[in-house]
Amino acid sequence: METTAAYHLLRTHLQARVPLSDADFADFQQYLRPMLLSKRQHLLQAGEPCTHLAFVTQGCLRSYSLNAQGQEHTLQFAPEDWWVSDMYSLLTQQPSNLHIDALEDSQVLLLAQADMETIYVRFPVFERYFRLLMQSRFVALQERVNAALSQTAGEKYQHFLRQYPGIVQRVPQHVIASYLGLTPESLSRVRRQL
Amino acid sequence: METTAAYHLLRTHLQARVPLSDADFADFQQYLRPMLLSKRQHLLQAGEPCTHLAFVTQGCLRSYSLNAQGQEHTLQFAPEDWWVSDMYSLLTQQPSNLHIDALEDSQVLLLAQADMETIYVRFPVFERYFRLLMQSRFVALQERVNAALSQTAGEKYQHFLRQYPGIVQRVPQHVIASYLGLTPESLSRVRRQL
DNA sequence: CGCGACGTTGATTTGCCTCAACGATTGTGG
DNA sequence: CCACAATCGTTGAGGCAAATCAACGTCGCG
Repeated sequence: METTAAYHLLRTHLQARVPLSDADFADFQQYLRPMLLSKRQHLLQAGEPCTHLAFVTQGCLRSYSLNAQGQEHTLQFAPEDWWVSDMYSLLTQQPSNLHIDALEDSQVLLLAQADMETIYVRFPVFERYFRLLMQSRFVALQERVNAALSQTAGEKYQHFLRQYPGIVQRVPQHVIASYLGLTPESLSRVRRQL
Repeated sequence: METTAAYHLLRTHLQARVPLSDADFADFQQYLRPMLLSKRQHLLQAGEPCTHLAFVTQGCLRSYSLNAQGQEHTLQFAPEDWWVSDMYSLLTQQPSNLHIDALEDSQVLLLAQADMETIYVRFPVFERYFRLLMQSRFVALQERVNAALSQTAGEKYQHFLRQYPGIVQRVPQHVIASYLGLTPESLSRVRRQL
């Protein structure tokens, strides 16, 4: 995907949610830096501070934690039209606890945290856009917590299929297991019974 | 607590986070409605649409879901200086899936969702305030998801003690169990081993 | 072709749940 | 002010869902 199409995708995304003139977007565009990622390439490693927000324009990324036993726990999938970053590290400037890498060859547009204050002042509509984004992310995460507390392995998987149709087609099954908090073996057994 | 002190608490809370003149707050104040809640009194019942945000000025509330088997799953504790509501219902105008009630005799300041648009326009700094609020809530929830995926019962409890010191003193143990996704019996056994 | 990544299946273990009983504390109405 | 009920936390016995450990077949890629 050439860069023009990537910018276009973000512009369309934003204009569907907040009022933003083409002129303002053209102006905003200078803060974006396109980047290509190969499958398995990392955008962020745990230990590094997270300095950018990434808007995915092609492919699919994920964020995950890695505990002392080497177990992965996937926190978020980010296909096209999604933002991904480590908000904790981004906001606190502390070293990140998360990894972010590409599940497929991907393209992202990077927005530096260092520019965010300027952007909020220059384009106040971004303040609103990110409020709306964080609100909907909050609702989705709360729903996920509720699912984790109240559902069995099978229910969690079916809930996942309904909530993120399409993801199951493109993501390895053991990664979905790590998102649901199951072992790959358990997920395999759960699927057999459906 | 008389109403003046309640308004003062919210003003201090806001002014610690965003620039807001006393004059603007005095103006903003007209949108607030104080409300007293007795222990166990509900602010919201599942099935009703959620129409207000509540800022707790005294006491402690919680939000929780109730599944078909009658099991409670606590999603949030809201002691003084916290907001509580069902964001999903508030934003979508759909019937709520959550209950909100008071764990102690409490006082809240209510902000109607119907007024929020006006407030964002009249006091743009609220757009920023709620963006910051939602960001930090998002970070906390993601941390909670990570804990739910990767920790054992005992680790979750110790993590809870560290993250919310003070809550354990004021909330019944079986309610904490429902927050952690444990049965009261399991939490009791976990505690014995510490 | 050969190797690594991936998914499946089986045998066994285990962490937490369920069910049941009980004592302590709180609070409520007569 | 007391008697009784409800709430709350604890403990024990037994069960179960998912994890662990191990082996194996397939696919895709270098």
